[in-house]
Amino acid sequence: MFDLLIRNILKRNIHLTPDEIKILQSKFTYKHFRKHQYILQQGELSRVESFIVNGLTRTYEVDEKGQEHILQFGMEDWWIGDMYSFLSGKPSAFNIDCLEDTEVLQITKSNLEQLYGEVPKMNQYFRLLLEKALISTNQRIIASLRKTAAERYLEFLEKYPFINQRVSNHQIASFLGITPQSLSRVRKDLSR
Amino acid sequence: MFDLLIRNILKRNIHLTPDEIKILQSKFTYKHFRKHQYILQQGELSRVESFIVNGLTRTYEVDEKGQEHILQFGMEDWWIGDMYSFLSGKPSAFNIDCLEDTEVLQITKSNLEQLYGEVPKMNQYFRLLLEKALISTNQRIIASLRKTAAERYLEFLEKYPFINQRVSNHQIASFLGITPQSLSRVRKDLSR
DNA sequence: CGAAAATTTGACATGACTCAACTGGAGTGG
DNA sequence: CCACTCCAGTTGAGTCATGTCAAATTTTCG
Repeated sequence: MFDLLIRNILKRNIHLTPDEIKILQSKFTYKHFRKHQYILQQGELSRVESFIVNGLTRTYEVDEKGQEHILQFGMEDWWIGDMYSFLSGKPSAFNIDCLEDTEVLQITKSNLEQLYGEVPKMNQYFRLLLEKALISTNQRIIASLRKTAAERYLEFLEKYPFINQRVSNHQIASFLGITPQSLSRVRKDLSR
Repeated sequence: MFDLLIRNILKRNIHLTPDEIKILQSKFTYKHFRKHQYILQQGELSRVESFIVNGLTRTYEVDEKGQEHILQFGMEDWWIGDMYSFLSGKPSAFNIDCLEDTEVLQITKSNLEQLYGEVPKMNQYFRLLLEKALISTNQRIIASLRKTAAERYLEFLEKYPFINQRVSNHQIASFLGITPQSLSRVRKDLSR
């Protein structure tokens, strides 16, 4: 069950001893969510960060008009959570729900802090994860500044071909920041 | 000269011994840039990350149509750089130039790696920095998905009042992803 | 002061949105 | 196995926010 996580750590050239792996394992809780279940709901405190072992999730916000805006999808081998709420202890603005049955390994803030204390290398691991995440969010910001809906859609297809096959166009539109109708028209234009 | 950086580290509850501070200092190079000088140019390799001691910078991209899109401003007590290029060793898509005379402390990739090796706490420091940066970029993505130009402008004013006073509206428009004309109209509407 | 840059304004174009209707599966129950 | 509903996706018509291009005005600064 921890295989995927341990391999994910190893991929970043962080080598854990058997003892460290034992410590690591002791800090996480395994959970299984069914399709449509919520991992986090708007207004709650996000007490855990989750590593997806398999499945598919979406992290989204609902605005005053009831519109959903997807911040990110999450799939196996990815981390998800609302870091703002997790770190600040303030209520989350996001919902995270499961688009498929999803298994996760979750760690609480205090367990994570213990883990940092007992296995300092994990600071490095999360630093590397965060670097990658920050690069990708920065690219998304640049894309939102300069690209049309059609360009952003093509970029999405290129970047997340696997996700495209697993979610509805409705969801993709919400991720791209356009309406499903607009996405439909974009797709029609592109298909020519 | 290192005061600000050391205080920045301390602010995150990372306590360095005098020896560690010495090591830290040995890894950085001080540089002074004049207004309008470039710290990084599109196509170059970004070999350093820079901590701004004082001054003001902008990190921006120029698209095919010659439009500039500002990814971020940087001011004293902030880090700037193109992490993608820095980490991957690939050419940068960004320019970083100085909107005011700017003093920075720069660290190369190999020095940073040495620093991580000699002062492992620095992993934690950069992890904390990255967490904060990621939260803020995520908020910006959500804002770009759901907010109008006027709302994004107000949010900008609230979040960066100090920067607003130091840069032209032209720059702010480019940061918000709108034209200077639109910003001018937004400001006119808001002033009523 | 005078040139260059920044900002504002006007007229018009356009990309994306809204609202509403229609289409075509997928699933359900009789 | 058919009729029915439900939902995602598509299409159409009109609207709105923002963009484009050009010109006028104001500010900045040598």
